[in-house]
Amino acid sequence: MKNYLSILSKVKLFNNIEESEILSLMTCLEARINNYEKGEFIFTVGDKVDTVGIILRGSAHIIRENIEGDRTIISTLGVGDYFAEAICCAGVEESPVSVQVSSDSTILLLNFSHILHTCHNSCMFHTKLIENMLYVIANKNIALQNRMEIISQKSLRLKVINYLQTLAMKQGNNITIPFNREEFADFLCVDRSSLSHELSRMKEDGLIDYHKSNFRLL
Amino acid sequence: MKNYLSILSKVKLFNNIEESEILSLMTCLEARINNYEKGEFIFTVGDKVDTVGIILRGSAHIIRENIEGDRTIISTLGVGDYFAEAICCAGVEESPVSVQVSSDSTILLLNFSHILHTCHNSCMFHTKLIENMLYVIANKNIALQNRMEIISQKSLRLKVINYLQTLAMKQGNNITIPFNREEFADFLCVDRSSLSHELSRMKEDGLIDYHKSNFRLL
DNA sequence: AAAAATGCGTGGTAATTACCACGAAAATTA
DNA sequence: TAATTTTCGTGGTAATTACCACGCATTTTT
Repeated sequence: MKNYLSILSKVKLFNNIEESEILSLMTCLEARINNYEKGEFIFTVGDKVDTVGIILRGSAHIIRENIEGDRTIISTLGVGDYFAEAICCAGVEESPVSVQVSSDSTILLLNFSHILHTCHNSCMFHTKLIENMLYVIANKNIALQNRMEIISQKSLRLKVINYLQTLAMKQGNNITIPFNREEFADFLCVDRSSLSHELSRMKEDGLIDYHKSNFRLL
Repeated sequence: MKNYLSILSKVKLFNNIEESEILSLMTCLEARINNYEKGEFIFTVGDKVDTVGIILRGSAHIIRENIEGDRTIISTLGVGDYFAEAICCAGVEESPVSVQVSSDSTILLLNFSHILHTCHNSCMFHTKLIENMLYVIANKNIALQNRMEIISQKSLRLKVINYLQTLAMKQGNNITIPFNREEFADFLCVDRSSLSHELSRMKEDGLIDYHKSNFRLL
């Protein structure tokens, strides 16, 4: 466990919690460290999930599957990322997603439902941890709502403008998007070449200017 | 305050908290009750928000506005609904939305950031309240992700199928959607008549059968 | 019961987008 | 530095969707 402290201390979930305190928290959280080989599933759709997972080594995909069994990757996780925190805190009975490691990985599993629903010796760390969790999930919430707002626009052009405008509020007129084209298209839920088409049309129409990932609203 | 206890006791945020306890909580939360006339804003984009609002009487809209000042209604709230809880818990400095009452309203405002960041006499209620908040936001999170998954499908047909399939998992083969056509279209972020068109095409193609809000996957 | 409002399907058309294929430029690797 | 891979724009076409207009059926109001 100690080997991974440097990772854990950077995780927002443990914000304002000393490294020594993190170690003692691990007991309350019934921490387990599991190794998985590339392709293994940590849990699958329908499982009851009551642990939060943190990636200590390797990487993983969050995956959805429909009735016919088609799988789509919802997101990709790396070292320091965590998963299942919302599932866990929402107390959902059946996970709507699976998590599969995409390379040999080491995963820290923390029994969060325990700390929420039973263990009430409430040391200072517990309180802090729950508050951190609230902070993390609330922020995810805001991010999800912002993205939803953008995706729900009815045309590609509006999606792009909407997104650039929200960035412009923070970055000013010279905007750098944190995506390459393909990632940008994925974020907007559109086809990459459709996005490229639309971007050049928007440039032609004098709405925007751009070069690679740098944009300017005109 | 007492007049509204019957409303508050049904609010998920106060789950497992006795009515008498709710009253004493109000002190910690620096509860204020404000009246607004139809059309008034409770707060606007850019405001620093550190209170959670609960509607005791009337109704409100959550509104976004872009740089040009165009406004769109994101959601509609009624008695017992609350707002700004994620903004508050996420500690965002500038609210991305405005809240405007759509009829004469009475709003309960609770200083949640205070209970999170300063007030640490941590009575049992505090802990319970924070846990409830975590539960509420986590569930909202899951709902947002589920909806995102559906909206991000690249064709209307896939959106419909995806949505019906998730409902089918819970309701079995005879599905009742909680929307009329217009609401359904809004939920999927598509045009109402486009949805109607696609639905009849899907019926024609033998994919689904439906009548009003009752659907069946074939 | 009549009148008004709402909900919903449908036709038709223009606009938008997905999809495929390709090549040039840039970045990465050997 | 050459070879390979990745990134991205573009043309073209088919499919999808938005948009407008209208009418019928149902519900609500008066």
